[in-house]
Amino acid sequence: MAHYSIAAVYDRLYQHYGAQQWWPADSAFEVIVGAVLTQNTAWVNVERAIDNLKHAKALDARIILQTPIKRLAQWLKPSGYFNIKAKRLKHVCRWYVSHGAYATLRQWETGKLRESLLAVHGIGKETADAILLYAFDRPVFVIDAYTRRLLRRLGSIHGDESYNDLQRSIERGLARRRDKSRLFNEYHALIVRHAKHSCAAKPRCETCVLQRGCAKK
DNA sequence: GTCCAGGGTTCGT
DNA sequence: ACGAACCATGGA
Repeated sequence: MAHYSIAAVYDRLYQHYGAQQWWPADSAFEVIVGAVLTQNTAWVNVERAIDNLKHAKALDARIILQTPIKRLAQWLKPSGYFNIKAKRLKHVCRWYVSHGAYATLRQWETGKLRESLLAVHGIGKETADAILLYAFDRPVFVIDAYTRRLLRRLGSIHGDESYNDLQRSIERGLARRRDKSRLFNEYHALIVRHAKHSCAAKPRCETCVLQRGCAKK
């Protein structure tokens, strides 16, 4: 079977789908909120929850911290797991405010920022890396189930690597590219975009973007 | 009715 | 170190 390099897969995806313009948010803080709310949840439902926060003028770390957990959970209801996510949002906001918000955090070194995020209850590696990349513009590759599945089927990776190993492997595969933040930003967004692509024809949808003649978007 | 979505924690083995 | 149950809504 043919093996595609990590870089080649990106080129094909970009060629097929074009720039994805992620993350859909008006501010860095909104990215952070969205990153927590989208955990194992369809984005359309996250948008509803964020709209609730906006309509209540509560898309603000200090306001969320002052909001009773019960009311916060009601606003988050459309995004699912609302009781858990209400607590997680509070934890993230406490972290955000206590460290001086974006103005201070944006000056932190990436490794320190990542460790700090991972110490927040409710933020795992994927969410932390999504925040680093999409809220803080750091060159960190986000590993999710789609990434693993796609690159395994294309023979670009073995597939059973740990999160950190796979991340290093992919970042190494793109080491010669420049503008890493923009590249990783688009790559992850393209993988998510491609996961939604269903192609009835063979070969299967995970590989058809690499074939000529598939015009489906 | 079933499956799954832009995961993480907790608790068994 | 790895697996499974748990969290919960809404669209396909």
